[in-house]
Formats: sequence, C-alpha cells, structure tokens
Amino acid sequence: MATTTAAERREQNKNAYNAFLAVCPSRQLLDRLSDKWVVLILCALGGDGPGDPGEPAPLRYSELSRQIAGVSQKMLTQTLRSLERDGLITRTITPTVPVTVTYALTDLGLSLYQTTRRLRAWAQDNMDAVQEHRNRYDTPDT
Amino acid sequence: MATTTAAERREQNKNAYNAFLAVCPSRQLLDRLSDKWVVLILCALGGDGPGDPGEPAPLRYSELSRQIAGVSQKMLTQTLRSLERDGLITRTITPTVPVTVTYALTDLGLSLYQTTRRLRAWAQDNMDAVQEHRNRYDTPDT
DNA sequence: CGGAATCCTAACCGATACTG
DNA sequence: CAGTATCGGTTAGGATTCCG
Repeated sequence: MATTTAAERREQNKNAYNAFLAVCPSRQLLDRLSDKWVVLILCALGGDGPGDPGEPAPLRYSELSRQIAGVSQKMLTQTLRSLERDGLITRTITPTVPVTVTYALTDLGLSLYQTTRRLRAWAQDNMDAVQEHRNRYDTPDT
Repeated sequence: MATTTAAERREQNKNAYNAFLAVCPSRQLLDRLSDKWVVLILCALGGDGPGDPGEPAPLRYSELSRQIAGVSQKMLTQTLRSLERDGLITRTITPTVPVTVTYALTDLGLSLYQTTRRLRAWAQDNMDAVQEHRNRYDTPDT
C-alpha cells in the first residue's frame, strides 16, 4: 500500500493545475487535446480503427493517413509531431528503402486513449439522438 | 430484461456510424465536441467548477462566464446555442427584471460530461509528465 | 515512403457597439 | 443581465511543389 492514495495525489494536482483558469498550463494542454485529429489519431493507434481487432498496435504513416479519412498530410504530420513532443506517441524510423516510419502509443498516450475512445464512441452512439434534437430545434415548430 | 442488450445496440450503431469516415455525421459531431469551450462548459455545468462541490447544477450565463476564464461572450453564447441545439443542455428563461437565464445539463449532456470530465482531469493530472517530455524534446540533447 | 516548405484563403474568434 | 450584430485581424489548414 502506498503512502499516498490516488485520491490524495489527485487532490494535490487539483490545487496545482486548474483548466478553468486561462493562464494555467493545463488549459493550454486541454486546448491541444480538444482536437479532432488528436482524438482520431489516438483512436487509430489504440486499435479503434475501421477494421481493426481492437488491440493497440503501431501504424505506419500511410496507414494512419488511410484510416483517418479527410486528414491532410500537413495536419497529420503536424499533429503527430505535437503528440510525439508531448510524450503520447513514439516515432520509430526503420532505414529501409524507401524509409518506414511507424507510430505507437506510449503508456501516457494509452491512458489518454482510454478517454478519447469514449469520446468517439459517444459521438457514434448518440448521433441519432443528437440529430433528432437538431431537427426539433430547427423546425419552427407547428 | 430488454430484447436487445446494450452491447447489441452498440454493435448496430457501430455499423451505422463511423467517425473515421470524413462524410459520416458522427465525424462532424466529433468535430464539434472536440472543442475546448464545449469541454469546459460541460465540466462547469457538471459541477467540476473551481469551488464547486461536484454536483451537477444549473448555472446562469454570468456564472458560466466567470468560471470559464478567458471565454469571450461571443464564443460562450455561440457554444451554448449549439449545445442546446444538440440537446445537451437546456436554456431556461425566468422573466425577472433584468431577465435571468440558466443553463443545465440534460441527460444526454450528463452522459457526455462523464467523458469530458475525464479529459479535463487527464490534462490536469498529467500536465507535469507532458511538460517533462516537452523539455526533453526541445533540448538539443547533450 | 514520409515528409518539409511555401503560398494562400476561408474560418474562427476577439473587440466593440448596440438592444430588450 | 443576457444577449445580438458587425467588423477586422489572426490563424488554422488545404493545395501544391520539392526532397532524402
């Protein structure tokens, strides 16, 4: 048994960082994480991909590009870099010809994936309900 | 007992919507949800506010504006409208003088809050780890 | 294959002013 | 108090081109 519980540590961090404050570093971090490409990339690497089995697995740049439909090469590279910088993913270069680059979740990234997967799942599971609310909101009502 | 289990229904929705597809409605929904103001507003209404007890409670416009530091009134109003349209929050007008407007989570909004609260908590809890990775990434390394 | 660099426009968003 | 409306700057981000 640890001398500090998870609840105690969370309490300490709660005092240290507060995302509600504009100047707090965690606010900037939340801004970065609140990005569709971040969510989709983490989901893809976590194994949530279209035909994937559900196991977290490394993916090549081209595989990510294919799975995440609509992402431009610029945004994909840019987002991957920031995720690597933040320690959420690793970038591994294999000097084949042509070169092979694979991305994989770190433990830190895996822990965040546990949340982003829920976000994506929520969007898919509740799409119908949201659409119904929109229709009712948009019709002038009889 | 229902004739369809939660797992079965989720499986059906999984086939219906896929956020990895650019044209899928759930992709657009995910784009909207992947927004810092959406996350912070849901967190505030869910009771995650600065000095809040942790209970979901309705908040007035001015209270939201105060809790979510740095949000412009334009973005606050705009985001609140879209959340109302999507059925995630309710907007209640009390005809006092001056008028009183309160916002509260719906059941749908409450279910999404369960995820956004984790996102905010993750940002705060792992800020130190991320910062450390950034420092190591940014230093040319000796 | 997996990028980097450049250009350029569409949108986001903040600031300001006005209203019921 | 709780907005709406308008304007204008910033920037996100797409398209294109080139490189190791």
